[in-house]
Amino acid sequence: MCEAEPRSPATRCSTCSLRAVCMPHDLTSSELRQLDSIVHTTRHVRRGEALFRAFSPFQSLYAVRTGSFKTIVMHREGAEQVTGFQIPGEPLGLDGVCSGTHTCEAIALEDSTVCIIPFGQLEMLCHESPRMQRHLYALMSGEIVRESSLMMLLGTMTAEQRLATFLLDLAARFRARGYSAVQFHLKMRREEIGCFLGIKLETVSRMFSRFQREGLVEPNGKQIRIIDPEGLARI
Amino acid sequence: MCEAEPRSPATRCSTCSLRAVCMPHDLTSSELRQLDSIVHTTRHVRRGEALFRAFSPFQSLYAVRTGSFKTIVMHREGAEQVTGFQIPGEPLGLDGVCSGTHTCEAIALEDSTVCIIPFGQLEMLCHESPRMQRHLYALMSGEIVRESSLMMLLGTMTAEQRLATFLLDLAARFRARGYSAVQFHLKMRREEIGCFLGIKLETVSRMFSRFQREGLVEPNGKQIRIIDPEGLARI
DNA sequence: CGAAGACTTGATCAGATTCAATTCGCGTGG
DNA sequence: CCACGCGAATTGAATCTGATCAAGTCTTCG
Repeated sequence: MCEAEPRSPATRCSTCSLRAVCMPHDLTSSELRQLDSIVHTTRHVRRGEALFRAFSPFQSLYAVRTGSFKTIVMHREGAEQVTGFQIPGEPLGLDGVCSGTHTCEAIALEDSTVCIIPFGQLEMLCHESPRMQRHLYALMSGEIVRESSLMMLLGTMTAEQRLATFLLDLAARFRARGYSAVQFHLKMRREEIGCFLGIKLETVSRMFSRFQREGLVEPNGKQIRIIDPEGLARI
Repeated sequence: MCEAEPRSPATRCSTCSLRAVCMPHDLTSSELRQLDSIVHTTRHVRRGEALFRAFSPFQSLYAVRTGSFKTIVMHREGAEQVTGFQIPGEPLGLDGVCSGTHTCEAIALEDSTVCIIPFGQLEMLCHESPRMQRHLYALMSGEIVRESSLMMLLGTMTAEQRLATFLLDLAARFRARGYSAVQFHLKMRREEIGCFLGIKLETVSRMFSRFQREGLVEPNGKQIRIIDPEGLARI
C-alpha cells in the first residue's frame, strides 16, 4: 500500500463536529485537507493517567476530543495548583512551546481521547496558511487572556465569588459546545475544584451548600443544576 | 530625501544593549537589518500614563526600553488585579493578539520608553525568518508559563511566601539584565505589590518588617537590599 | 456486601483584612 | 530655604474569612 492507511471519519478534522470550536471557521478545503494529513493520530488516555508530564519533551499540541482533563503545575514538595480544566474542543500543551519542555502536566479526569497535532508539522502548515498562523497566535494569546482572568479570580475574589465564577464559566463553555448550560456533570472532585480556585475542599463543599440554601444552584453530588445564573453573577 | 529618516543609534535593534534579552541571540545580520526596518519608532510614556488601555485595538507589540510598567486587568466596578511588572527588555501587549483588542492595560511606573513593533510587519518578518517565528512563539508560550507560576503563587502560598517569591523573581530578572540582584529600587507602591500578590498593602508592609526582623531583607522604603536570598527561598 | 474514597457538616484556630492612628518622605509654594 | 501638606508606609487592635481538625454520611466499586 502506497497510500497512508485510511482513518475512520471520526478522526478527520474535515468531518469533526468539534471543528468549529477547535479550528478557524474559514479554512479552505485545501487547508482542511492539509490539516487532515497532519492530525492523523488520536490517543486514548485513561482516567487518572497523564497525557504529558512536567519536564517531558514537547513535541505536539493536543485537542481534547472526548472526555476531560486538568492541567496542574507542581511546587517543590508536592504542593500542586490546578491551572485549568479542559473539555472537548479545547487545546492542551501550549505551555511547552516556550522551552521545548512541558511545565505543567495534563491528567485525564475520565477516560478521554485527544487529537495529536505534531508541532513541527503545524508550524509548516502555519507557514503556508495565514489563517492557520493567525489561529495558532490566537490560541496562545487566548491562553494568556484566560490565565489573566484566573489571576484576577485568585487575587481578588472571596471563596463564594470564586465558585460562582467557576460554575458560570463552565456553563458558558458547555453552552458553546451545544451542551446544557443549566445542568451538567462535574468530572472533577471537590478537592480539584478547590485546588483550581485556591481554596480547600471543605470550603468548596460549604459554598455549594450555601448556594443551595440560597436557591442559586441545585447540587447533587457531581451533578449540578444552575437555578439562578443571574443571582450567581451578582455575587 | 528618498531614504527613510535616519534614526539615532539608540533606537536600532542592531545596536541595542537589550537585544540579548529581547530578541533571539542567533539572528543573521540580514534578519537584524529587517528588524531595524520594522522597529523604527519608540514612544515615551510618562509616569502614571497608559501605553495602551483595555478594549483599545491591538496593533503593535511593545518592548520596554527604559523605565518600567505594570499591567492590570479590571473587574466590574474598579476592582483591579496587577498581572505583572515589566522591566527593560520585557515584552508588552501579547494579550491583544487573541481578539485584536487589548484585555489588560499597561501603565508606566515611571517615565519610560518602549520600542513599537507593528504586529502586521512582525508577522511578515516571522514568515521569512524561522528564528523570529520561533522567538514569537517562545515569547507567547513564555507568558503562559509565567502566568501559570503566578497562579501557583496566588493559589497556594501564604503572604510571607508570596512576597519572598516576588523579591527573588525580581532579583533574578535584574541580574539577567546586568543590574544588581542584591540591591534595587522598587518603582511600584506597596499597594501595587499587594494587588499583584493578592494581599493588602498593610500585609505587604508587615511582611517587609518581618523580613527585616529576621535579617533576610533590608528594606528602606522603596530601596531594597536582599541580605539572605537562601533564607528567602527557604520560606 | 464491605471497604475505601468522596463528600458534608460542625467546632475551633490562624492568617489576613479592616479600621485607625501615627510616622515618614517628598514635592511645592511662600 | 524651610515649612507645609499630601500621599505613602508603618504599626497596632479588633474582626472575619477560610483553614484545620474531626466526626459522620454517602457513593462507588471490587
